[in-house]
Amino acid sequence: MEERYDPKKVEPKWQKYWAEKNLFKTSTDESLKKFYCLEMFPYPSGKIHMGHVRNYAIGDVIARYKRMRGFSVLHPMGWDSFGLPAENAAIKHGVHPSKWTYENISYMKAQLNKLGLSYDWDREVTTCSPDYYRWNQWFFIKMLEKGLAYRKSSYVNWCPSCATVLANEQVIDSKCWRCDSVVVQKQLDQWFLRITHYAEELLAACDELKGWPEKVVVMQKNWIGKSRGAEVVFRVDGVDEDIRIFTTRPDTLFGATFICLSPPHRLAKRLVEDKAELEKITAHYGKIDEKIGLFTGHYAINPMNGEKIPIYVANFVLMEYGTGAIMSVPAHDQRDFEFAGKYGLPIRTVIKPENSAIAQKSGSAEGDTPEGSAEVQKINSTEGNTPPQSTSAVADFRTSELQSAFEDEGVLIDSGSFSGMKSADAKEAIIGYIEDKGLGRGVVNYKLRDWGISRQRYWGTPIPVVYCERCGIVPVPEKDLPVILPEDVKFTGKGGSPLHESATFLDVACPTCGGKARRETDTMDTFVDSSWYFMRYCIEKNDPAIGSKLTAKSAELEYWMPVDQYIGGVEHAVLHLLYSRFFTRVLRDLGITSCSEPFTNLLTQGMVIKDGAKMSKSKGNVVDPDYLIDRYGSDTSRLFSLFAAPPERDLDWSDKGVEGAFRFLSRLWNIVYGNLSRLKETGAQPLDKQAMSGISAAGKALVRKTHQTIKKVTYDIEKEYHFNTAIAALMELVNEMTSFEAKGPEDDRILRFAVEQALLLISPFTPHLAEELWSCLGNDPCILERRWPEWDEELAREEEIELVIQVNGKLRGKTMVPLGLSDEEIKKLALEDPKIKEIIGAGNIRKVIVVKGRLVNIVVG
RNA sequence: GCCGGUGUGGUGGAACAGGCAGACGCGCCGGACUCAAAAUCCGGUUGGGGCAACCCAGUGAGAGUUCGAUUCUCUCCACCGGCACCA
Repeated sequence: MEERYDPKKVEPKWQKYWAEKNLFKTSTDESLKKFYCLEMFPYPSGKIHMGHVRNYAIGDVIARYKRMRGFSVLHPMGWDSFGLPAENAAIKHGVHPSKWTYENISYMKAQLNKLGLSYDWDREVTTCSPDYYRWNQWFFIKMLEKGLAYRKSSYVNWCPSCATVLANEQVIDSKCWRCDSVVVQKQLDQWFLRITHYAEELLAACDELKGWPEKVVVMQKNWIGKSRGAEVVFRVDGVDEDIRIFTTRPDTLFGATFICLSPPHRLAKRLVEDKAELEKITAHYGKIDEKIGLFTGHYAINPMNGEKIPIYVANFVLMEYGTGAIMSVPAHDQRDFEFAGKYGLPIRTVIKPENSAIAQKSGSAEGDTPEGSAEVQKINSTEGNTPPQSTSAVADFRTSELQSAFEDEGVLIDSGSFSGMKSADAKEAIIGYIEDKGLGRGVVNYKLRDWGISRQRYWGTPIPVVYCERCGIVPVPEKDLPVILPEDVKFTGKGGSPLHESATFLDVACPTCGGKARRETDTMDTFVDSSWYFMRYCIEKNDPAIGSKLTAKSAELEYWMPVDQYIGGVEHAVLHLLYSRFFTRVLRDLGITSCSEPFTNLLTQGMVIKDGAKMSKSKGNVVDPDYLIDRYGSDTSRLFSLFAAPPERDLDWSDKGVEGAFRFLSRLWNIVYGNLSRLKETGAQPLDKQAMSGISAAGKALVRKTHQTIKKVTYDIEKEYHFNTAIAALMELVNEMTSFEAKGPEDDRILRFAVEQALLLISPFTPHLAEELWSCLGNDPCILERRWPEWDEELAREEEIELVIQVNGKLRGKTMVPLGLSDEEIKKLALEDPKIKEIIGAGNIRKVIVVKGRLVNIVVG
């Protein structure tokens, strides 16, 4: 046993061997069932971090496991390589973003290979390569043709520090997701993708995402934010204008006592005389400080009752949601209530609680015991649905001394012919009424807004349009794609895109009239790149027929899509994952794929935590994967990151835990090398049931444990990918092998069987070690091409079980019993147990419950 | 505020689908080996009580359903995450 476990010898050897054998090449055997396993591709920031190691270790186990189960597996990797850090590096260090990016890619690729990840590099995707981004441009032009891409001037989120526009999804707490600067609103001409066209479909299909974490589905639903309501037209008194408002509470229309316009609303400018005052309000637009308003001096007519109500401009009304104008019902909306209080506007109650008495009581019942309020409920329900009307209760709801708005639904009062209706019915009835009279209509609104993709940045996909002095916006013809990002630019960091400096890029002849034109200098949001990269992987990197395969249906895309298992961080719950669902539908409607939903199963892995915080450079609590691999090897690094926690949970880093993982692998290594000559001599013979007769009890036990482990590891991987418990089971088996003393050739055979099964089972987790030990036993290498082991239910079964005896649910005894006793026999055994007899004593046995193979519970009264 | 998640030893985490709570790992304690240490190996390790066989308590708190609850139901508490002027 001279040979010690030294990953530095083992790991490079096998990495080289696999590469030479081209072992990770994607199978083209389309008769096999396919499995597309994908991990979110990294941004090439320089070096991989522990989060990557964890993410890719999870994916690699799945990919290797599925392959051993006989699937044809697609397991690719690539680089999300456009983005701001490259440009910042250019400004700071004077390196061209391209050089910086490709150097990082090459370093990180070597790191991934050192981890022994089973990627097919013939499908590598690099988004900053013209071969890739030309398709961004092609899709964009198709979307332009279909009206799914458009240009409009709008208020946008502007990060002053990054000097660029941000998507709503990139604004977190009014701050830039990248640099934390406070985002301001700025009016700009921008390109948008019409994701709202798919709002309803994206929402409805959320319910089909059975393989996604509930949490992510809920986040997507909330983000899309569907609400039903009505659009109602209010005439402006004395001015030939209409104000369209959106409300989800048409049942409160009679309670509207004023109107609020968003500051950018067209009519705000038209109706307000004092422009300086309007400016003040506009300055506070989009800020969450105080709510301020400005009376326009004009009135609107409530179409329901003809009443004249004042029109205000208010900073809190969003232009982007609904119509940019709201009706205010202070009695039934807390925000309106506060606004009305501040500006002395009337409050009119038009909804009362369905059961005023309850409201009164529960209002005063604060601090009551749960029993107390249950009683109130009970009394009310026995009273039926016509409780005595408390006149004072109604009066309370009408006074102007309300403490807060009553926001619940209820029964309409003071609402003309609709009085007495319940809110739900009244909504329908009022919508019907306004539709009949042409005063408005029922509508559905979404929080989801179109995706602004223009970025005033260099390192991204050029948006393929030109601006012609005569023809206006002209898309670049397909034959002229790709529009190549020029390299001859300067990085000053002085704001504005460096593309403005590139004359060769900027000046162009109009494709339509040949006249003078200027190229679009904005580039695309990098989230465009990642919205379809999973489809690009389906076709080999250098496939010459790529053009026909990405513009129409291809066998490759039809075979591989959708992704069967997607793995990545939860931080993309609404950004990348929603955009990808949108893009997949666009490509479907362009006839490129028949797939609507890109990711069948999604696993969102937890963060890597150390000392109570997420590992990050700024916190100074990072563990460098290079160091870890150098010290313990990749197998140990992979094993620990899979063992310390189930994949979806946060992983608490522990240096000691890593050592534990290394110790475990060393023990397995020592079992093989410590018994190598005998294990080799005995050879790999099948160990079936016939061979089992006449072997030692210890041998039988080890065979049993081996079969049990195969079963457990298989179950744990199949069900929820609980690798931590799978590894624990393997540790148990190794512990049992360690204490197993082989006393003859029969036992050697058994040990060899156990070892080989363990190596097959552990190979997806620690492929180098498995491969090394597998081949040193004299087996052919490439364990990945072996079949996953199967267990024999009969050999896995225990011969005896430990019967637990309970009395009144409390554990009172245990006894070994043979398998397969009848309930009656078990009952008898338990009742005859002297200790149990004593405990029961003179008690009266009321009932005996037998749970097969587990326990018996004696109920004594 | 709304939505979602989590809560188990000293610690990371186990416990099929209501049936022995604490698998496996880490740490700690004891032992072997060693002049000694490290490494390795063996044993122990929820708390309290008892010489002991055993007994009592115990999965954030409180109730409920059940022969039996970490698991199901309700209320509450704490922490984490997401959204947040969306009319």
